[in-house]
Amino acid sequence: MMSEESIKEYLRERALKATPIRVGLLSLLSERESAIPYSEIQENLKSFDRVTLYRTLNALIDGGIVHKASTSGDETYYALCSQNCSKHCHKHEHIHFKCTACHEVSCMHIEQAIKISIPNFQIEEVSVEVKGVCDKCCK
Amino acid sequence: MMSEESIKEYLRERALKATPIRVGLLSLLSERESAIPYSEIQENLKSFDRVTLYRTLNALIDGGIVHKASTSGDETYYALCSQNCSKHCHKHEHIHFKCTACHEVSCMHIEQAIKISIPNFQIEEVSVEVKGVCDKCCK
DNA sequence: TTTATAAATGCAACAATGTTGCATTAAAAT
DNA sequence: ATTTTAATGCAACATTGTTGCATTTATAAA
Ligand SMILES: [Mn+2]
Ligand SMILES: [Mn+2]
Ligand SMILES: [Zn+2]
Ligand SMILES: [Zn+2]
Repeated sequence: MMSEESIKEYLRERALKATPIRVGLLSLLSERESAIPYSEIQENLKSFDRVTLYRTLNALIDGGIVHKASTSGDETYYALCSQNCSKHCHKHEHIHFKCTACHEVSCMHIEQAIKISIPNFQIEEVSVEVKGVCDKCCK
Repeated sequence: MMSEESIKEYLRERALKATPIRVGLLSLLSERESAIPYSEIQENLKSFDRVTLYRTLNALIDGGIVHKASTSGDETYYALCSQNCSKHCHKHEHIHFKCTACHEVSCMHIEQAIKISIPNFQIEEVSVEVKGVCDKCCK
């Protein structure tokens, strides 16, 4: 949950103009615990042109502010990046959990670091997507 | 690399009719080390209707014979399943490596088992996608 | 506060991806 | 050879994503 002013500041710090759709998108993403599917973002920002929304998503992903949180299903989910991401360098030390019951997608920091090494390969990025049932849905 | 006859057998064992497009798809996937992007599959099987190809991919995924190997980029990659997959139960003990140089996507078994546990969550499936530079491209 | 300018927006048009219904065809069981 | 059930091809449609271009707007400079 971020104020409109802090969102604008956040954008300008990253050399991105603080336009209404960008503020609207970040506001939407910040007021939610879990990642948001494209269709829902679209619905929430339907006063803006569809093309502009795509360009906004791409601009904020390029800017290191937003990331895709799940792409394996039929819908793409988006979430806010943490502080340590920057332009063209997303550094996520978390996994994405998708609940098969409530369909929520969450970014989660986990204890055991995921260290993968393959002989003679150079590892740049590891992304882990976990499916299962979340704590709320497990009762 | 599988013979046409063994592919047909393989399909029938899983209660799937051995139709030309299915044999063609499995033949294509089996003659390649790495996973194949949709566009290339489409190109190779362009004598068949596009709709039929989608239905074929879905039928073989449902049947536990084929799986998506990468969905995070702009293209979906497909690969053959190993033996231990079955109808509605894909059990992959491997990761997907995408080379940022040659763009090949490969299924790879790795030493360290990826064991993830989250308190109060029920884990059903873990998929790991790794990006980097493959051994060939590292020289 | 006004002006300048570079970037973002909206719109139209397009391309690619994916789905559904239905009549026809073909695989495999009898 | 006949039957039956499933798969195919085709048309039509829906969703997702992209590009070019004229217009507008956020911000920096005057
Ligand atoms: Mn995340
Ligand atoms: Mn695989
Ligand atoms: Zn849940
Ligand atoms: Zn490579």
